[in-house]
Amino acid sequence: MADAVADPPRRGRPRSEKARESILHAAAELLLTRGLGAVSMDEIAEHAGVSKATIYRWWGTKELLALDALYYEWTEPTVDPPDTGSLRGDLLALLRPWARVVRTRPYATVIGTFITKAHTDPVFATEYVDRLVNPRRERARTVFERAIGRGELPAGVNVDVALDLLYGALYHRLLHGHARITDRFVTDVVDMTLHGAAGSTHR
Amino acid sequence: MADAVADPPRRGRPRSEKARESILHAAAELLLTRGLGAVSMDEIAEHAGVSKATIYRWWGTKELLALDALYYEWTEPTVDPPDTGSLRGDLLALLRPWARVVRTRPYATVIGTFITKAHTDPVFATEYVDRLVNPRRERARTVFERAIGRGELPAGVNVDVALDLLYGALYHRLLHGHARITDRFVTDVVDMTLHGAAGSTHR
Amino acid sequence: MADAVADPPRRGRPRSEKARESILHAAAELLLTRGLGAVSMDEIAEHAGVSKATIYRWWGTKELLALDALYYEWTEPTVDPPDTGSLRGDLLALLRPWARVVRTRPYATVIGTFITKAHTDPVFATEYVDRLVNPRRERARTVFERAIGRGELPAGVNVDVALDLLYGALYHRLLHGHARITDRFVTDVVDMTLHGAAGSTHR
Amino acid sequence: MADAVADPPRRGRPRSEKARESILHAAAELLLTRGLGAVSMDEIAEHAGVSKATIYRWWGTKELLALDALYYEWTEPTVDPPDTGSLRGDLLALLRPWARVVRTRPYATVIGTFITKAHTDPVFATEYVDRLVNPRRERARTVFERAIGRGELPAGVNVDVALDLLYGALYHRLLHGHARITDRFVTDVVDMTLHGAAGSTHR
DNA sequence: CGGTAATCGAGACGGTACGTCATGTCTTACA
DNA sequence: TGTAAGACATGACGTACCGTCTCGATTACCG
Repeated sequence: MADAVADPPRRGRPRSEKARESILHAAAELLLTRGLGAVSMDEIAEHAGVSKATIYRWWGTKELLALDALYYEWTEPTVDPPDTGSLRGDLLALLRPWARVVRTRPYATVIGTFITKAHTDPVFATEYVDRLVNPRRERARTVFERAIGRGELPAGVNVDVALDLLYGALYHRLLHGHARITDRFVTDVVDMTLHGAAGSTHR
Repeated sequence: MADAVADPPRRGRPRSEKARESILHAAAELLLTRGLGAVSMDEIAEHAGVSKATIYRWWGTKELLALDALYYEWTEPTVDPPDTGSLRGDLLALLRPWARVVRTRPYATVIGTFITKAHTDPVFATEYVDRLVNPRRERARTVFERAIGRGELPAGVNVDVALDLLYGALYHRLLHGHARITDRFVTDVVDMTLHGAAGSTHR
Repeated sequence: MADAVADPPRRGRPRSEKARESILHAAAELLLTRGLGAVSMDEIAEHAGVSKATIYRWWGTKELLALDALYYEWTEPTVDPPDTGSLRGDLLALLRPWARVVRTRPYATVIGTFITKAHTDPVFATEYVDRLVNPRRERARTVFERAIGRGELPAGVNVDVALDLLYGALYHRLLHGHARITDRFVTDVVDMTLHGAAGSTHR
Repeated sequence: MADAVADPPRRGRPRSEKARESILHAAAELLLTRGLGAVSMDEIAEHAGVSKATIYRWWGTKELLALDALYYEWTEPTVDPPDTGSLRGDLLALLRPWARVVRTRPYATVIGTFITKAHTDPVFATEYVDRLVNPRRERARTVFERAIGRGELPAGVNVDVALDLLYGALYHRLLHGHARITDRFVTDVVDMTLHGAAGSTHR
């Protein structure tokens, strides 16, 4: 990786780390309060105490800035998918913290904008998937593969569909907001995904 | 129904049905081609051969017009959820046409905008859920209740979670676009939702 | 005059005299309060308790309506130019009532619009001159010709220039509003026009 | 003068002088061709090769822009009121160039709009009087005071009324357009103002 | 007395300009 | 070279007004 190599000393004034942080912080704050569409770049610049040109020097569009801002804001406490000994335990350990973070702030508004943007701008789509979508999905995939290794699941199980069921159900409530994403709901989703509707009765 | 009562004769020039239809048609056409954000009201007005003021007289915002346009465009051929004799058959009969329609045109772009708007405007949220979300969800719920009546599922089954699994998975692929919504995928989602990951092996 | 001939009995519903009067009254009232540009036809129609179509049936444009409205509002008490025995007396008898009327209400705002409109619309220009400008100018001309007959002025006097001096000075203050049109000012204008600046000292 | 002091270096991108000039030029050109009411801001912007927002940044309303445009367009060659030795000569030297300029282009249309606007907007009224009306009036006043100093006129002469007679007559023909403002007319107006109708016979 | 014809109130409509706002670029001077 | 300040082009926004139109209801006369 280029980053690992010792950087050649840059010419001219170095980038202001203070500016970078205050931009990301101001952007995240405003975005999660009023949504991407209701916040202007001038406003973000003013809140960050920064010139608009400085923002555009480092982020090409408003959406890319928003993506970066959300990436640094939306950090879950867990680092590695913990090995609890069972697939069910691993999934709950993975998804419950996600649900808790998602409950604290209105992420859905911004994510809707991301989805829209991703469907009309391939560059943004790549960036969005690489930073916000795939990492979480891959950690869940690891958990499934570990379970297969344990013999909890047959090798032929369709992991992709299982992942879409799990994250699909969670995102569905997040985006459409027709019901809250309680810890109980996370448990129900995991159980029904693992054992099916027929095998998991209510209450 | 109040509508069945003879309408009192309207005063003034009646609303132009021709204008209404050409507006909705032009809006749907442009929306599904380029997405809500890339289409201007001036453009819709011009394509519809109509004044912009006429549009704003009947639809308060661009989003409400888009919702109405999509509502009339996105009509599935099926009228009643067909009774195929089994829950699995009923669900496939319901979801496969949905998947086919969704594949024909880029609905995802517009739905992303709807979700964003719904999270910042309660009036729009109600309208969106009432017209595009709930009707389909309720038809699927009917199918589940029929299965309980048949004894295919125990009475205590958590239908809400099952619905979120089914539609969640489909919407997930629709919105994030990480994989295509093939008929095979619909089958897999139905099977895994009914019998669980453990009970449904790949291939 | 065609109007003097006995009208052939009209077919259909006759024109509503009540509507005509309330339109002119409402128009005059609003015009003199806020000026032509700040009053809309919808507003006039509403104030008059009348449909907008009814207005446009009888007056082609907003300006023509305004002209008519002002014509009926701006009626001076005097009918014929009185013969006071001297040119000075006749002119004062003519111009002082004009000045008094003009002081009561803000005619200038509307007249400015008339002038602008007249310079871009020949039809309106004719109408404006025939109804609001020429009648007053011709009455003053009569007074001058009477004075020539009396021998007060030589026959070769340039009446047109004299009229422009008199009405020009009055309209100048009316339109530019840099000073009030007092009775004293009217007297000064008449005296200086008759005897010149050199022959009329201040105070 | 404050302007003579060295300006503190301005922050940010400096105002484009080129844009300012092309705006004023385009506005003057269009205004004098078709009148204020028939020219749109979009059109001015397009002709000037400039954004509409740039215009609104520097001029609050269309009328203020028009006033500025006319101010720079309507510049008379004479700088100081020339001293010809007699009041009559001075006035002719002052008014004949004015008449010539006024004949070349249709100023009347725009001035009518200014008058209307001035009667409903005090801020504009001040601006209008300060820039287009008073300067010319004050130069004529200087001429009159010089004549009093020479002993051509008695000290008690009412200069204000004389100015209203002179400019009133000229503006009257300009605005109402009932006759042309020939050089001969200017002479007649000056002579009748100085010596009165009785003292100046036609031809 | 019933038909014919013009008027009226109500209000929808096409067209056009308005003045505002936001994005992203550019141009200065300063650090 | 990076940054603050802020002017700029572009283009959509939603509003307002003008003058036209299309209805049903009204009010005269004419046969």
